[in-house]
Amino acid sequence: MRPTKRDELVQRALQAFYRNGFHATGMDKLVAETGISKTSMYKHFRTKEDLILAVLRLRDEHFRNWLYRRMEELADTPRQQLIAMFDALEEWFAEPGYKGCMFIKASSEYQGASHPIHKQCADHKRMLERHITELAEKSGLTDPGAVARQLLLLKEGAIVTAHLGHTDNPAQDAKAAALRVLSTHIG
Amino acid sequence: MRPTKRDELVQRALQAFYRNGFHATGMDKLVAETGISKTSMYKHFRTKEDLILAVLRLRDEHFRNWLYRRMEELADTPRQQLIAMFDALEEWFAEPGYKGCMFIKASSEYQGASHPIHKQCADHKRMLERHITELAEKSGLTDPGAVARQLLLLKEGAIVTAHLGHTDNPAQDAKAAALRVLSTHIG
DNA sequence: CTCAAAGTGTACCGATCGGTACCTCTTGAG
DNA sequence: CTCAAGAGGTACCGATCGGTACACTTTGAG
Repeated sequence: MRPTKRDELVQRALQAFYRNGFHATGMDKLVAETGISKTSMYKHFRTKEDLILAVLRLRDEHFRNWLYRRMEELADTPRQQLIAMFDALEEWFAEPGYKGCMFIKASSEYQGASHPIHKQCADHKRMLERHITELAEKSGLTDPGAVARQLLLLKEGAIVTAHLGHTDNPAQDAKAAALRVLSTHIG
Repeated sequence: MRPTKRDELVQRALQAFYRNGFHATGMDKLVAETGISKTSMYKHFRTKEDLILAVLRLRDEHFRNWLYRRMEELADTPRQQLIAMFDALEEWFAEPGYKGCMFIKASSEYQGASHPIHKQCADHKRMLERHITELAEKSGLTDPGAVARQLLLLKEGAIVTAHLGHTDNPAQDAKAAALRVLSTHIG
């Protein structure tokens, strides 16, 4: 198993797409920013769309790993981990290059519900929902599914609000709301 | 005051941009979909960006008018109107052509915080926040600002979740969470 | 009727779009 | 050393991008 050029391409393409958007990042710009020749790119991926799908796959893996790990580092019990999600988000929002959620942006540039990119974004959100639901179950909350969906609404809201930048600390606002949601769902 | 061609152009450009995205909608496509000649467009707007700004101005006016009016139609007291926001959102999500929030999409295609389009999107969200804050004040809630921000996080979350389409009824999930938020903020 | 304002049609500009053809250079296993 | 596989370089394809030039038609107020 070699960890080479192809992965490097996907990695750097991720950064370029995240910074500048999908339609706004042409293949020529990708050549300039990654230092990888266009010929090589099209050896690995048949189309730009295929490359984007690979980029989203990588992003999904990185983001979920990061979030789950950070939630576990920040709190011990499942219930506290649910709350800690918003502290993790606050850290993310504070990063210099923060530009919102890659999946929200991808799904809004490729809007068709049947478009492969759109579907892959929905899959990402579904996997998040499953994990949060499991945590809610372990917390012994009444109606874990509903709690998970409500917490994730707060998460998505905080992500886009942090990107718009019209509010000071959306992560802590979301955390406050999450606490109220959880407190009314004690089993 | 004439209500003519220029407004018609902005109106139809709005629909085209909303359906297909900003970068993905070229000026030639706009000519095809609006039936208005490119020459005329560039008589009214110096650049595509200027046209987009006008489109967003119209969208802001339409959306806020619609939401505020619908909230008042659906409920009598300020407090009930805050909750009714989520019923109004549910109606919006159910519309055939629903494709998410135009401002979230615009700000994620024009990401620079100093970009005029991005700033105008932030302004829209600020105006919403002010109105919701006023309603929270009239409701006699403790810390109306915090309540407003939390409700709006739920609103944004519901909007993107409805667009992703991986969850059945995000508006009602948001409403449930909103009820819990409000119930803990009784003055 | 006159005449300027407003709108149209068409052809075009250089730049960039996603994607391909073709040839060279490197590299590592046999 | 040999030679196929992988990567790079360059030039190019037709289409589309945002934007302009210019000549024409419509229209409404004086």
